[in-house]
Amino acid sequence: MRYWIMKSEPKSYSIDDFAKEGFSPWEGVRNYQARNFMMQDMEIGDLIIFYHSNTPPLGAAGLGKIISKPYPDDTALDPESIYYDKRASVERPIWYHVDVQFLEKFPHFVLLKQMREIPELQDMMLLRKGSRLSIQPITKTHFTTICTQARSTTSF
DNA sequence: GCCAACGTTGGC
DNA sequence: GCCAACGTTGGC
Repeated sequence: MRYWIMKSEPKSYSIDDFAKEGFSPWEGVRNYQARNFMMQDMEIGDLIIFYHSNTPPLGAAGLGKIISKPYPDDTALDPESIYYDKRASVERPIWYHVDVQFLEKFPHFVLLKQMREIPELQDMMLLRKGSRLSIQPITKTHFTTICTQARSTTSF
């Protein structure tokens, strides 16, 4: 079983939206590396850190779980969708995604700023300059360290 | 709002 | 297949 960080901009889809819906098809990934993680490396049962990007407070907001195999992202076929890709077709969908189940919202977010100060997290892709990938693999140590920090009373 | 880093596009 | 131009991401 593997662990992942999945980024979402809270202005378009926040941890509260995720909590309310209970699960989400992870639509709109239009980067091949991120897509390939979903298509080739993710397995049902993998756990994810739901990360709020772009809009403060930046940081780990909660947890989710992969609950489907990859399947075509139909938003690529919809001309009305912001994720529309005219190259995609039913026969050749190009873009795939997985479903992710909501597990929990952290009582305290683990802020990006805090992550930069935790030794166990220094080799995370997320902390590297210019790291833009919206889906990133992390180690079990990264995952448990973030969870521990999220539940610690010294957060904030 | 700025801009560095990176991915994609398209002319050659 | 190279690479300059362009667009996007996302922290600051």
